[in-house]
Amino acid sequence: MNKIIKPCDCEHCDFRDAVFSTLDEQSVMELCDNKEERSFRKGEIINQEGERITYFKYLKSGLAKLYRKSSGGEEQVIAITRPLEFVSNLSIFSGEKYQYSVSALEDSVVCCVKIEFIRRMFMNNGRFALELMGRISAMNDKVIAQTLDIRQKNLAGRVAFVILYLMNDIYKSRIFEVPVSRKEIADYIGMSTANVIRTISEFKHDGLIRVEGKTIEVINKEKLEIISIRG
Amino acid sequence: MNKIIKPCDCEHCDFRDAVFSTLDEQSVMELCDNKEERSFRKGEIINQEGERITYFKYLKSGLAKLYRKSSGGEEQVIAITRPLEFVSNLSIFSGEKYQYSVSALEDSVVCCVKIEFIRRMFMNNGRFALELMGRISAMNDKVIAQTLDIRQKNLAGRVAFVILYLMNDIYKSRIFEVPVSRKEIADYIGMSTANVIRTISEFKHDGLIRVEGKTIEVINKEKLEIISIRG
DNA sequence: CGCGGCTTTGATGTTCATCAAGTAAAGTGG
DNA sequence: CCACTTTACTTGATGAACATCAAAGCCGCG
Repeated sequence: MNKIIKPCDCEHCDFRDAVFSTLDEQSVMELCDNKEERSFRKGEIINQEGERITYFKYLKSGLAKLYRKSSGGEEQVIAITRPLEFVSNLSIFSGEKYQYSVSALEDSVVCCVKIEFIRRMFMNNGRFALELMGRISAMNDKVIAQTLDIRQKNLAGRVAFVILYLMNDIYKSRIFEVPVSRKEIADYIGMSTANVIRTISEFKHDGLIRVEGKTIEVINKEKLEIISIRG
Repeated sequence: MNKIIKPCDCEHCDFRDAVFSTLDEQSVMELCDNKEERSFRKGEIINQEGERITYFKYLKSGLAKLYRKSSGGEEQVIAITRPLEFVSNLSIFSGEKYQYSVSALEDSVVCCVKIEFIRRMFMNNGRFALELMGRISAMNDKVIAQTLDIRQKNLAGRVAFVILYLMNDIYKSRIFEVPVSRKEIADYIGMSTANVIRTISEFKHDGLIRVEGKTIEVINKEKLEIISIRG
């Protein structure tokens, strides 16, 4: 749980391009002193809504979900993020506290960079600022577009959307293990758990997918796409 | 339509604090050469989804709505923005094209700053970058939170939410003229026009509000709040 | 004055959440 | 390793919430 991994190899880190491509040698050295790599096991919380923002975090490997508690107390899943995407960093410049909680859906490694360092780089390195701004904006755009898309689909459309999303964006494979419970899917697309299950069953009976526990295989991608769009 | 107003008085502009507080004298002078003030009449389009981003725009006076076309072709209203808020600038750093359309709900004045100038300032002035980043992030957060909030409310809750939103955030008055049609309200909170009207009628019959055409007066704020939250 | 758009209300049917009951799977303690 | 408990999943039945359709009233505008 939450183990700190050493030593620093930021300079040759495969992930350097993703976020820190604009930093020079010296800055990367500094980065080493300002970051910690932490590993989380499936189900562990990476950070919690309402906590003070101390680190800029991004996912190096694994899978994570972004969620919040709604006013009613239920969980609302906002996004599922893959490696190289930021984790609860949508709001690190807009406030003092994390807006969302993040937890690991699979065993994950997270790179945590002290927020002061990020701020300092942001202030002093215009290209870094522009790059980071662009990436965070893009993620915000995606979340907003997705939320609006989901809202105007019917049940079947939403479920089809999630299946296609997992297939295309997360696993890039027609067959995959669903990393979340049925209830979490329901919290993601805003419907009841029972109806998520029911709709999946219908897709199965109609021969659109094959289901074996947590494993889903997409058989008829085209039809799912039609259902998702028309939804 | 789209008249250009001169001369430049950015230095003493009341709105300078809102966005450009971190610019020095010299930069403000430059700003003058890189901005145009445009006025729009009610209903006119300020910018259009899909167009190339050329200006950073913010509302000096009036009222505007942010919206997009959903895959089905209907309009989805994303936000209603007051003066000093950015207009279709959520995505100016993430892509080449505007993600959303913006139109004037009332006669409005928009300050349009060349995007190259904003980028240049962003690159060269760390404090400006940090400030702008914070503001855009905050607006993104707000949109996301609002969309998620609305999603898990029932019809009455959504309508109550909109009325309270207009009262508290937009007009700061218990009595106001609704700046949008019933259909636009429906597009904003994701329900049918008929049911928006029906719900408003019910609130009227229950004595929560008084309605006279486009004018709404809130009588029982407390009860509306309960309906909105419980929704 | 008449036309077209926005609004309103009622009636109808569909979609979806909820409830209930049962089964499978996954921990937990002896 | 097995009985026990709990948690996740599944399916059907029911009713509530909501969209849709239709018809009529209202209002501004040429």
